[in-house]
Amino acid sequence: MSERPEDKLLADRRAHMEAVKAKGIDPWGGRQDGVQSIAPLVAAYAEGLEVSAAGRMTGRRQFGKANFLDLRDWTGKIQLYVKKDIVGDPAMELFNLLDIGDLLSVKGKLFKTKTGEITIEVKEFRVLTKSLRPLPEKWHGLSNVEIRYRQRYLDLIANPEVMETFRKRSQIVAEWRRWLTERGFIEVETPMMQPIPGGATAKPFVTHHNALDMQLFLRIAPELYLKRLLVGGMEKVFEINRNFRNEGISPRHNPEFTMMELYQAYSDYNGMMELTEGLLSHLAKTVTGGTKVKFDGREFELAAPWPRKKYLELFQEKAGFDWFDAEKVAAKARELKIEVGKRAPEAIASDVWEHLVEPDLSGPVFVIDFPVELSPLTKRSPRDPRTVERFELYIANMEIANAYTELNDPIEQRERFERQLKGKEEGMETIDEDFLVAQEHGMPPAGGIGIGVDRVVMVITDSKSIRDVVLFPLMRKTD
RNA sequence: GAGGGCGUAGCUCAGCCGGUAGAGCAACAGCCUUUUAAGCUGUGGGUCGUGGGUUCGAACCCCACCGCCCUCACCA
Repeated sequence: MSERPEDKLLADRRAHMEAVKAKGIDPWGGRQDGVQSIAPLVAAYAEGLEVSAAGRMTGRRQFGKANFLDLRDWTGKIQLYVKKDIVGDPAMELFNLLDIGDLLSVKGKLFKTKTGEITIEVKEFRVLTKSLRPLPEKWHGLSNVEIRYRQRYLDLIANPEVMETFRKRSQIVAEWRRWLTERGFIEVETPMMQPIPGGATAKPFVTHHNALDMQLFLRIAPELYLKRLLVGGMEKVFEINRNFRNEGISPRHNPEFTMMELYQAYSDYNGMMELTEGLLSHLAKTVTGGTKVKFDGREFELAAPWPRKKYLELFQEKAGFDWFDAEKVAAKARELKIEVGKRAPEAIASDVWEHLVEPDLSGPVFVIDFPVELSPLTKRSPRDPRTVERFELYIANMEIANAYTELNDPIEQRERFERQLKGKEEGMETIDEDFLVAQEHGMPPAGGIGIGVDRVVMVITDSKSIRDVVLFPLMRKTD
């Protein structure tokens, strides 16, 4: 990244650019009509077919009077054959000013070389953009992860599978929207900047609005706003958008990440399970052609239905005692070197659960019926009042989704908020009164779900790090 | 936030027990009209992440800092 004009590699390229200019040619081109995409062009091969293509020159094999180039666009690669006899002397002079990395357009006819490679015999070409910096090397490519993330454009040029992953991401999200819209859901956008951050328990980013002199938080979840829409009569509603959490970074966590939240009036968490199975297996099929996905060397079958396992039973099986048995839980926590201190018993028990149970949740599996203490926005289960109608979906040991039968009783909702507030530092959390007022107007019984879009993309594209499915993951600033 | 690993040419990497910097590709000059990691001959290219220290001498040993990766913690 260092700017060193004396660098010979850069100086040579600048000299080539100046020489192009001196010929009266704009080194940064302009509109070029009639350009065909390379992959279909190769697929439709016919001897002598007149074609036109444009792309980046990624390789060159020179023979003085006959030259072979590799031209790449985002669909594929084709070889160019540039012969002095055909293009003529002036064009050949210009050709010799080209550098690897330049963008050009060409016209010519297709033929096969004696080794059978489909090639364009170039009749004329045009410089579309001179490149002033060298590209990563052709054979080993670019593997330095820091450069890959900081200069993603180089990653996209050098590593075709990276381009492929982000094309798939686009395909997944587009199909996701289509699938829901087809089923009567409407997509909305709710505030990213919120006066009271709610809907999850995470540390928010803080910001400030000057004109209103108001403290604002980047949202940690859209939940409370989407539920207001449920009150307003939007019976099937979803949002795909960014959430921001001011917490640690890991292969599964980026401070800004994409979440889909969805609410369906008159449904419940069972409805959400069916919807999730249908949606995710459909997305896998769309992108990979089947419902089996490979991730990190393992294979996962996403065809419905997926097993349902009760949270408390999973714990009992693994631990050999009850989740609510605070003493045994605390003892086990110490054994597992989990912090006990003065923390709430349910927080400790939840940590112990994660240590004992989570490693076995290769999935896909719905973990259902969570203890009420862990779920302030969820309706209590009529079968077991210690638990709520909530599930988390695990695939490849990753938490992919979190869903509930939504609590729509405003009186109990207020109590849950107040109970949650105790034990938090003063001033850190405020009750969202507006939301409670909305709920007092009558929120329909509903099922709701949040699905981590980045993680779904990870699973479907076999990407081990969230940084491989986020184009520009957060990095420390350099210098 | 804690622990571990890494940082050498544009890129990918060597560099042993401390003796003063190497390769391939890329670049430049030359030869070459069907190559495909083209080939052959020749040339240039380094703040060894940054700053200190130890030493006659440091890419190498020590300390601090910067950045990246992994594990853990917080979380989705």
